[in-house]
Amino acid sequence: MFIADISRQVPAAAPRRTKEIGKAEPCSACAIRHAAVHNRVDANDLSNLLGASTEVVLSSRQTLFNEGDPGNRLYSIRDGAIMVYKMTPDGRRQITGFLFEGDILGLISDGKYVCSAEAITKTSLYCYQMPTIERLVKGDPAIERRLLEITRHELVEAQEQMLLLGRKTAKERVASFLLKMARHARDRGQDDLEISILMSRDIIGDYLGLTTETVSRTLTAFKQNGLISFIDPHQIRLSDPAALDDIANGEAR
Amino acid sequence: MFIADISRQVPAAAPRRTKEIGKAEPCSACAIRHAAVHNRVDANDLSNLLGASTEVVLSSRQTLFNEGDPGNRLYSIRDGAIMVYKMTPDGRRQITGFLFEGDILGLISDGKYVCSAEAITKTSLYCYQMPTIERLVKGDPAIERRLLEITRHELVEAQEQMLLLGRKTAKERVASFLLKMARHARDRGQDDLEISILMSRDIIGDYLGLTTETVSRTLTAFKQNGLISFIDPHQIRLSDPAALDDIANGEAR
DNA sequence: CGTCTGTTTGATAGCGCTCAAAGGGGGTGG
DNA sequence: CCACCCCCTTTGAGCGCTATCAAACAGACG
Repeated sequence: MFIADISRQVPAAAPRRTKEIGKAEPCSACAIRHAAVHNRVDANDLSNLLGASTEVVLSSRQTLFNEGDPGNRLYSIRDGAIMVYKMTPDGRRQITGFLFEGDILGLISDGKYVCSAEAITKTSLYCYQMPTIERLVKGDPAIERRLLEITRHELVEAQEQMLLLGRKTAKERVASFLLKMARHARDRGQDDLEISILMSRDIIGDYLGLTTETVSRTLTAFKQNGLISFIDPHQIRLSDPAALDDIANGEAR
Repeated sequence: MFIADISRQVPAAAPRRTKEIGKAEPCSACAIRHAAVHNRVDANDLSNLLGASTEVVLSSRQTLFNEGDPGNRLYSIRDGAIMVYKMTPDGRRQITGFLFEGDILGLISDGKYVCSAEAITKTSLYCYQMPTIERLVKGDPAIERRLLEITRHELVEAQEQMLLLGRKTAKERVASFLLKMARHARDRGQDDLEISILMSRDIIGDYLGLTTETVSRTLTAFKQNGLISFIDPHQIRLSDPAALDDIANGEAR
């Protein structure tokens, strides 16, 4: 969920044009995400600014790149959903963000991808080689400005997530997540009271710093309190968004 | 710890030239931090790029601005240390970053500061008005590039902190913190085995998502295991940095 | 010398994790 | 078309880490 280090010239890694990338595709980068609101209408949209690119298609659960892989590509999502994450050596995972249509990924530091990226659903992406990006940036200052906007937005979200991970209870985290998903749906012109959750419980858990079981139990508790109801495990109706908002901000009790 | 939204024109708030700002100075912004390594030698340092400014001095524990305050200023630290944080309505605090000499602060979103900022020690800062920044940016693309670099670096750090807050144990968090402080000292050409910790235990706790007591207990445990020793509560000698590193990354057990 | 703030230490409790197993839905093969 | 399997979700039981509550300790300052 971040921006490539365009000011660093990275030795070009073997350029590949695979349409389907293998499971542990050894190339890494993190993610730059567009402000979702902007994706739809912004004429400054990066995919417009950047122009031509090759295309990559990932099936669900396929890895785009891993943390630490040499990174020299930037991707923007044409369709689908990606998660970016970091792991401890013993396998604990922290998902640092979800990326959707129009979002950009490829956060690089010291020539390496900062996070791993994996498809949540079947996803197609535009792929940009770093030298190309640099050339384009030199020719059009609007691109750099846009990258700064995106990166700043990412950072704002990260600050909020740090508050959640460091200080919120399980109930507060799950309520915050539901509301974030609702906002995301609304920003895309979809229903924000009956939302579809693409990710599994354990992905939600790894995003919120909780376990699968705690996520599930918390959702059940919300259901029993009449705050939400399930159409199915991945279709949730927010019956009382105001109450959820109070919980999310620790104003319930 | 972030960058001002320079692409948004914010209505200029009453400009003040106080040399000493009052406790709850109603103006807000977050923080842009320089990569510490760069601060010393980088000719592209923002304080050089930005040129003239007014100066502000804060005594220890004074607030520079609060989250949500209308923000139209950027600060760079001339000397001292600042912490930036977010709070829940009921008073739980999450510190999202520490800023030192050469670092920049003033992360603004929607015209408001994203975090609160408070001095840890007596601190003097350079203050830049937003319209000035925008004018300068238009005249020199290097500034925008530098801002992007700084913001990207902030985001990389935030990702790492999310892993810590979401998935690491208390021991791992404290060990990570000690090593980060050691790196910070080394980057500034200071001793990295006998480090001075400016912040109190409860500030460390609020940075690591722990309580004062847990921080204290964990440090005591490290001392008893021969990993560290105290000159005094704020001067710590790292006797076994390699072991600390293993602990920080969950490779101990 | 007393007060105040910050640190350490102690005792206890609770939230969320771990381990375990039982549902439930969709896909595949017989 | 049904049966089986697999994966995901839910539910249950018990424990451990860290928070909470409380008090002693230590250094700084007036």
